[in-house]
Amino acid sequence: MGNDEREVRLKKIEEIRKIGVFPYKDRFERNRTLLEAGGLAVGTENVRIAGRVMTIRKFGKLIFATLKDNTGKLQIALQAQEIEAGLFSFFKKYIDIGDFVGAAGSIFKTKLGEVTLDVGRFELLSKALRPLPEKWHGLQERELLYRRRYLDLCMNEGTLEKFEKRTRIIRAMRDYLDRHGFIEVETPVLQTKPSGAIATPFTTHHNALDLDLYLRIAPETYLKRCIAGGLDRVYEFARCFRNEGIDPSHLQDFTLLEWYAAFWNYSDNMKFTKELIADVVSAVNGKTEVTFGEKKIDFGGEWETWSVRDLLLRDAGIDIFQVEGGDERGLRKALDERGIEIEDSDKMGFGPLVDALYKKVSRPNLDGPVFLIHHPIGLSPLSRKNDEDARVTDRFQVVVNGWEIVNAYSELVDPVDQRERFETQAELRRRGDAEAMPVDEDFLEAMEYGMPPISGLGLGVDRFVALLLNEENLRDVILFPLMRPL
RNA sequence: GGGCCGCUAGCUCAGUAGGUAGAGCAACGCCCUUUUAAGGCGUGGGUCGAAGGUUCGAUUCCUUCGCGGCUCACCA
Repeated sequence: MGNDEREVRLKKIEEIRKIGVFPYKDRFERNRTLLEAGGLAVGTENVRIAGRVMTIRKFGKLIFATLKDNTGKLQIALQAQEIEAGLFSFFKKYIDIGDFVGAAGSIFKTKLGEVTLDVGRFELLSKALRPLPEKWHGLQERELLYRRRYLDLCMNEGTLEKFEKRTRIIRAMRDYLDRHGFIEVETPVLQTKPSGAIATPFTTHHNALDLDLYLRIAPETYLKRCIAGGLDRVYEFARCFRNEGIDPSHLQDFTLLEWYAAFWNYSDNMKFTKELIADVVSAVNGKTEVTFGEKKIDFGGEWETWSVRDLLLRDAGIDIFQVEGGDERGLRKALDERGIEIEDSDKMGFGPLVDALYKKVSRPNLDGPVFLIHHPIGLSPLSRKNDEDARVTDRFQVVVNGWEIVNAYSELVDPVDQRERFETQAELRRRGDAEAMPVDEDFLEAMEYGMPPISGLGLGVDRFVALLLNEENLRDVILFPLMRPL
């Protein structure tokens, strides 16, 4: 008979229309959410609720069903003798799991004590064509969770709460910044020069202007222009795009929160960052400690601070500023002597080699939160040189669980120095490094008009959220991760 | 991109030392006024991810491909 559920339901819709009922209503007047209705006293009348039918249990002249809305679930009961004529058999014949219905009636308690709506009238609000996933296990397959997130959200306990929590985290960050005199701005996603980070951009084309454009890899240079214009404290939740590999801790599009404050240096920003994070964590979690897998990570109290140099001295036994010749050749020799292998190390300059070494020997072991400061200058084309030691920049990162959550520095505002750094990058780019930055004349010009001292920061929102949600894969904190089409 | 693993009914999963497949839920029919994983009786539903190969015979073995996950490398 019914060999295809979809066909069966399409036929039901036809029949429903034939008897003069429209299967897709435009509205329903509720006076209670399901959560509210579940808290009402027995005997309360004129309760009007709506929701999705999740389960149905039929007995000849009695039907129980469970409705669900975004506040919770409520059982409804239809009794053949008490409900309006015709409605009982309509429900029995035409209502399926997955349909949306509105119902009106009074509250009673079943023999087993469950608060239930005794339905006097109901309306089909929207008919579903496909069956919902199985009621005990919900949807399990990872691929289906991502491709059909709506089913994950409505079937799997905790998914909805997870995404609501993501929103609360972001709101808590926004609140904190607003309370501290920052204003939120929006800067271009389509840019003519990819800038503000070292990464491979996506390219696209504007037809009307016949112009090749890049999707931004960071909002940085535009936010600094804002500061140049006198917006002393700005931030943006910036969706950024990087045309690189996808893995559990990297997405091709991700949300980067950046903020910039005039007259701050990186040290002011470290203090502010630590306070913001501790505040957000306790606002959302009720305490500063987060459980991540087996680890307990506490964002309260003091955070350890390591310079890149000291950290590598500890973890690799190499003083990066005492290697022979003070350049990449000397560093490579030191690595060889200690048997530390780094792929393609012969193609790297000093800065990238230091970075590769750090990622190999140190970062995976940093559960954090840890401040990592004073990165070598070649790694940070937009950050300010340290006044005491020109080999390093006034930069810091926050590392948690081996993930770089935050990257920040005292911004470079010296246009002459900036031009030199751009030219170094441009040279790398000419030699085929797709990640190196091109010279950004427009940004340089803005800098030449004058910028105050600035400290700016980027925070990986998806990673931060993942930490607070105890999820290891960033795709699990994104509603609709990119999937290859089938 | 490399390595490993997975893909069987709408969903969750069994299974076949190679003889063209099963269960539960969902669906369809019947019985049933207190269930909440309702129950009972009955029925239908699958190109076993795709294509080639080996074989008398492939869902099972081999190869290639697709989609996904984990992992290594690279990037936040």
